[in-house]
Amino acid sequence: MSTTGMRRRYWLMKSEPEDFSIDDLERVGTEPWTGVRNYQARNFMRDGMRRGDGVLFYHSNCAVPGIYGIAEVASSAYPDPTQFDRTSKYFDPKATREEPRWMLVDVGFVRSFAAPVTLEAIRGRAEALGEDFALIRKGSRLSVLPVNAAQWKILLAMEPK
DNA sequence: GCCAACGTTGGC
DNA sequence: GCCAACGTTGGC
Repeated sequence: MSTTGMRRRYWLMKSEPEDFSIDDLERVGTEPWTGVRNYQARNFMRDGMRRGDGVLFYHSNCAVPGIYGIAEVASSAYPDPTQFDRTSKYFDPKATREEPRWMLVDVGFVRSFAAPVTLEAIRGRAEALGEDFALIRKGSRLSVLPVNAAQWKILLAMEPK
């Protein structure tokens, strides 16, 4: 075991700003990332994320899609409570408390950008970001995806000053 | 609002 | 296990 601790990992998490924006996160401070119903995205949260990991907060399905700020993983993974809630749109009749299907982490606000790193700008750096950057991979719709250290550095350097 | 791309469901 | 039908995502 390293005495310097485990290296942080980095992620990108999408949210529709009409549903939950970076400003909403700033207001509440920490938010359980409910509603992920894709197995690959779930697996990243359940198996990959650790408290303190960096998160790029991405706004999707809006006028200017892009990265609007930074957040961090604020808990380890635990069952998404909405899967058990009959009144929730995320209710899953096949999930049980003994065998939950959907896991989430809490996400904490770090800071918002003065202006977004737009999807358009990100596409412009596609070559530097590389083939394994799932955000701009053709057909990829993952709402939670890994970002490597080099990509994290590139994307943060793109923040408009 | 359109629609391409993708994931899931369920009949067979 | 195949695959058609359906639902969802998300850019435009």
